[in-house]
Order: sequence, then structure tokens, then C-alpha cells
Amino acid sequence: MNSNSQLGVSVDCVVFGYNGDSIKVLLIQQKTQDGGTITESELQMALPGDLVQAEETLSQCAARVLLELTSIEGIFLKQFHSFGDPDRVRGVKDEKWLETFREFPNKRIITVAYYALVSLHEYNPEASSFAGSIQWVDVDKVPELAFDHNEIFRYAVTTLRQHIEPHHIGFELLPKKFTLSQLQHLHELVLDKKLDKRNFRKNVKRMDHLVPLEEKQTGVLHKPAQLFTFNPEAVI
Amino acid sequence: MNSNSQLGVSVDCVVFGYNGDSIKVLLIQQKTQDGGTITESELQMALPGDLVQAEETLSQCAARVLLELTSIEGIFLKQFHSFGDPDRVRGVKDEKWLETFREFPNKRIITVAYYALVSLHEYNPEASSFAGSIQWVDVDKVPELAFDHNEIFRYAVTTLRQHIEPHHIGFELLPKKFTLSQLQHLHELVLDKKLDKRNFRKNVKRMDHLVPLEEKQTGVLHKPAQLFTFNPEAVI
DNA sequence: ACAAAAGTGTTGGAGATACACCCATGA
DNA sequence: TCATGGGTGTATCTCCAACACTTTTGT
Repeated sequence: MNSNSQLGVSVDCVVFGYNGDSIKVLLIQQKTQDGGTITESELQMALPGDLVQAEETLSQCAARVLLELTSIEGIFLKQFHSFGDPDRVRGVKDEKWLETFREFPNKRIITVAYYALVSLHEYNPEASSFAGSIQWVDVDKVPELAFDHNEIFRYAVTTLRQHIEPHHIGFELLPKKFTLSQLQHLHELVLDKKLDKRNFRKNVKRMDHLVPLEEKQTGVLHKPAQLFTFNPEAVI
Repeated sequence: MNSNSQLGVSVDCVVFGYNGDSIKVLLIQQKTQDGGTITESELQMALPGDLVQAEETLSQCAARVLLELTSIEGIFLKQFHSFGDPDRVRGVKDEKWLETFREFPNKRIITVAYYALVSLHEYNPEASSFAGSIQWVDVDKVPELAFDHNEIFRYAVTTLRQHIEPHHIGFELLPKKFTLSQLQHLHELVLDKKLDKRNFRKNVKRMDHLVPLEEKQTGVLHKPAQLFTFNPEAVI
């Protein structure tokens, strides 16, 4: 029988954030060694992730990774694919880091990937224990990442594009109160194409979980827009 | 650091087969012990699966499980979800089997699930080394299965329904040469609803990978239908 | 008054749906 | 000749895409 002992399972999170302007992804700087031999230039960026602990479910693990990094709880988190190539953590670029930090550098790690959506308006994700080492990077300026994380990231972007319209997600990325123009702008960024204002409004206005508020924008130098909110209860 | 040593990864396959009449799923009888203590009534049906071997990818593992069971190669196989509840293999119903066959009955197993589509016309999946212990069971007569395999099965059915039309799959389940009525019947079974014959034909006929043959059915007691085949090269 | 984004309806076209009869074959 | 499923076209409707002007606010 296959003893399977040199095999670990991790969860990696592709966390998308939106600041009203562009879509970012949360990356961490690979940890450095105290007085160690890894130089600055050898450190790579990576997706946040961790090994699955003994008694947690996969989604609990994803939520934990996120909580530890960003102090955010209760947000949209979806499993989208597992990556298990035996060589996925054995690239030349990752050799030194693994030798430095891993008891068994050749141990095979299978990872279950989740994507998450967080609003950069509501929270301050920098305020976490890891704050110094995390960065929000524009989705089209993602550098070369550790392991196979570029592949995981690309897969996440494709999945998000496929999910945002039919699954009515995307509200997660906005502040609690938002205007329809903000919602449209977000969709345009995710889908990477312009949408027609009137048609977009027709479509979203028939969603049950889009709740109009008796409230308007203030302090803008144009006609103030009506504010809306998102009722997660009303999702089918 | 989490040693992660009491953790294994398996692949489970939900193999759908179509015999021209109904949709079946491939189940195995849990192995019995030579002269053992597990009685017939304690044996359960399960989805085929196996632990991931040291140097194979997840999809290679899925293909291997299928090959070993059915002697079928090169068929449609898609990863759809990973299941990792720590208690997924710890139900009361599974206790005895695990104690009998596993070195560490409490070892946690995370499973990556694939679904596969095979034509029961082309192959004879019974002719395999496990032949005595496998069965094709009608998808709406699936009994209680071992572990969380009922949940995995239900998830696979849902995924197949969502994939069959937009992804132009389903051809995989038919014989190499098939009629449009057979294709329609298959879709009706998967989607569990009746489709309009003329509209269905209009839709499928504009697919590039549906190739009409200069050949007709024989031996049927009605007007013989034109045969078609599926060109996997032409898939977008 | 002006600048800036909010807000609003209609029309045309494409694609989906609904629907009924004749045809070719084997018994 | 009859029973059986094969094969075909059209009218309607619904949904999507394209498009331009008026409104409200702050400066």
C-alpha cells in the first residue's frame, strides 16, 4: 500500500480586492530567514496559503489563511481547482527557499485553490500581523510568482470572469453602499470590456438582492447618485 | 510546523455511462477480506478511487483508476471539486471497513473528484481485472455509498448538467456513429427534461464538430436515420 | 453658467420557442 | 398497409444591443 507519507495538502487563496479604481490581488513576500542566506533578490512573491491543519475543513483553512493575513472574516470564498503536479513546487527558482525552510524540500504538496473577493473600502487589510509582508498588486502587474502560483492566478481570473455575471457576485468587492456606476465600473474591469449604461442598469435592477436605499451620494461635483446595497439573503 | 503526516490524498471518479437507454454510474463493491470478519451486508458500494501515487499528477491518477477498472483510455475526464472534511471518512458505517483495511483507520483523506464520460456501446467495461466487483447502476437508483460518496456523486450530476450544453460534451457517451435522436435522448436524460426535436437539430447542426456521415442505420423498423460522428479536433 | 456624471426609453435584429405533417423502412 | 421513428419550415415572441438627451449638484 502506498504510504503517502511524503505528501502534504495546502490551500492557496487568490484574493481579489477593489479600491474603486482597479482590481488588485493580494500577494505575500516569501518569508525571509533571520540572518539567513537568502538574499533580497532571491525572495519571490507568492499567493497566500498554508498547509491544511489536522482538524479543519478545506474552506475553514481558506478562511483562516485570509483572516490571519487581512483580519477579514465572513467574505465570499470559493474553491475553484486543485493543482497537483508532482513538480509544481520543484522549479529551479524555488529550490533555495525550500531547502532553507522545509524539513523535506522534495515533499510533494497538492494545493486546493480558492478565490476570495474583498472590498478595500470597508476594511483595512494592511492591519494584520503580517502587514509588512503583504501587498496589493494590480492584476495586470503580477510579477513572476513562486511555485506554480502564476498558473493558479490565471486560472482564478478566468474563473472569476465566468462567475461574476451568472452568479451575481461582485457586490462583495464594493463598499456596503454603492452606486450603480461603481458596480458597472467593477464589472467592466473584471470582464475587461465596456458595458452599455442603460442595458447594464436594466439587467441589475431586476435582481432581488440589489436593494435601493433612500440615500444619495454627497460631496460630489455632479448630480448625486442613488445608493444601493446588497442583500445576501435574497440570493437564489 | 504542521507535519501533515497523517494525511493522504485520493482521487475519486464519478464515471457516467450511457447504454442507449439510461445513464449509469460506475460503482465498485468495497473489497472483501479473504476469510475475513466483514459480512456481506456490511459491504458497501463506493465510487472508484485510489490514493495518489508518488509521481503521478492528479489527472494521471484519475486516468489510471479508470484504466484499471474499465480498460478504457483516452476519454473525457474532468476535475470538478475537492472534498476535504476531516470527518468525511469517519462515519459509523465506514468504521469497520477502515479498521480492517487501513493501517491508520483515522488517517485523514482529502479527495479530488473527477467525472468521466464513457460510451457503453464502444467498450466492454466489464472486461477488466476488477470485473467481478464493479457495477453500472442507474443514476437514480444509486444506493447509500461509503464515506461521503453520495455527496460527491450529487455534486458530479449537478456539474455534468451545467457542462453538457455549453461545453459541447455528451458526444463522449455515445457510440462512434450515432443518430441525432440518440444525441437528443441523451441530453434529455442528463437535463431531465424534454427537448423540441426541430430546435435541438437546428442547434447541434451548427456545431463544427458534429460530422454527418454518408451512412444510414440498418435493421430498424422505421425510416433509417442518418449517422453522425464527433470530431474532437473541431472543438473550440 | 458651466462642468461632470446621473438617470431614463425606444427601436431593430437575432435567437429561442412552439408547433404538425410527410417520409422511408421492415414486418 | 401499417406501425414506427426520421426528417423538415415558419410564425411568433423574447431578449439583447445600440443609441442621445435631460437632470441635478458643486463650483
